[in-house]
Amino acid sequence: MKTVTKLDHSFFQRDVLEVAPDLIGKFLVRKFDDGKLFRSRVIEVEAYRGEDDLACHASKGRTARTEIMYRAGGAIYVYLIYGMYWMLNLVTGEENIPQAVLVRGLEDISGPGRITSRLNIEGSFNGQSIVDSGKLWLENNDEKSEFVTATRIGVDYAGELWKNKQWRFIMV
DNA sequence: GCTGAGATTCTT
DNA sequence: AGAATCTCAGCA
Repeated sequence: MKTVTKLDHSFFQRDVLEVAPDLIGKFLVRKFDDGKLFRSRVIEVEAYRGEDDLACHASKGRTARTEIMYRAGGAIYVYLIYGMYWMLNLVTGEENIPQAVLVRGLEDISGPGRITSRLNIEGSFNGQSIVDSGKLWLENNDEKSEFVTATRIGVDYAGELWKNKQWRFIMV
């Protein structure tokens, strides 16, 4: 029989390079204010890892914006890009080590900006918990998922070393 | 108070 | 392949 469990803190409090590929195939669940549920599998994510990673916002150090990434895994990091698109990220790893996973694609929705648009996710989600919020969480299942890796998108400014990291994970 | 860069998206 | 679009973070 198939068991479905909610991913808890222990899942997220690991290095982002472990968490990111592990997220592939997991179900992202959104409970809207009217009680309706939206559930779709995660098919694409990207890892952003530490102050050294020039593609990571935390490469600018600890600021009001990046503070959230220094929290222990399980926090939700949402920010606005291009003045119009909200990006959904999940903080991973131990406290004081800035990391996050960008949720880039779901089975039913391609593109990070479209996901948040469809799921009605905006700035108020920043800092909430992906474990406890009751509005957004992840579910495990017994299925195994395979993935391939690729370079991250939109980070050409990060320099040869970091822009070439194979830190994008895509379900096959 | 400014300034400008930006984990995108949609159109041509 | 290129423009649209505009907020807010980071400084001063």
